[in-house]
Amino acid sequence: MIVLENLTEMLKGVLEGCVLEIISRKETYGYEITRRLNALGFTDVVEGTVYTILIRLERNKLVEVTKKPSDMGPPRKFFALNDAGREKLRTFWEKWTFVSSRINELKEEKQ
Amino acid sequence: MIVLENLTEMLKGVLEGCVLEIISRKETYGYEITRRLNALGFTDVVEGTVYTILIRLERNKLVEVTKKPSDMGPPRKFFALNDAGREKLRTFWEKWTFVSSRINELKEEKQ
DNA sequence: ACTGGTATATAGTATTACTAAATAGCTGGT
DNA sequence: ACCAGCTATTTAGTAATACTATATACCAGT
Repeated sequence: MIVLENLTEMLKGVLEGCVLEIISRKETYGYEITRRLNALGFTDVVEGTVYTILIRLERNKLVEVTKKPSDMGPPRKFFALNDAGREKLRTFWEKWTFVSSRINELKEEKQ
Repeated sequence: MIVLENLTEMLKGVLEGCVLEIISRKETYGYEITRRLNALGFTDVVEGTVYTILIRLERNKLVEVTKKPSDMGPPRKFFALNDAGREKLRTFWEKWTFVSSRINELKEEKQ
């Protein structure tokens, strides 16, 4: 697998959407979300980045938070989307579809 | 055509690549690049945004600049990619292909 | 006691696109 | 002569977002 570095700028504006999508699948927590993103291919994404996104989601009232004990370490903060979060996710994919199709159009265009 | 607003954050990290691609097709200038992006669907992109990108490209020595008179108004600053610019464009598309495929993978994944 | 994996939090930084305004050349209409 | 409108560039300041780096803490195995 090709490993690309310094994806930072390209991830701006899409990482939050990816986190929303991951949360929408099942209630989950920061550390697990980070591992999921790493497994997806975004190997450089670290916990700190995900936690700031989660705090933002909470501040913007897009998620419900539940603290649960863990056998493996300290308590986990589980996140689940609420209605506003699901709506935000929907518009995220709408924007993504639009933007990515335009960019691919530019890329594929006859020279 | 659906018009989406507030694409700002999603354009971060890709707008520069789009500008590089547009310049790679033919020598061109800021105002024309802006119109090209608007026509592509990025209707909210304004000159100011493109000029800051062009200045950055110049500072990073990715382009060659030529000033030419115009019948339609003030002189135009034409931009052309140099070798470093073409290499930057190549890695941009490599990153784009990687990131967009991962995101689509996340999107399409069986629920 | 120590290491390593699990788990969260946060202060500070860099990058990037946008806002908003100024400047200037050219054309056509009044 | 004046003005509006399109063409064309420049730049100071702002907002948003991901990253760096570090601190804290729980638990298991050695």
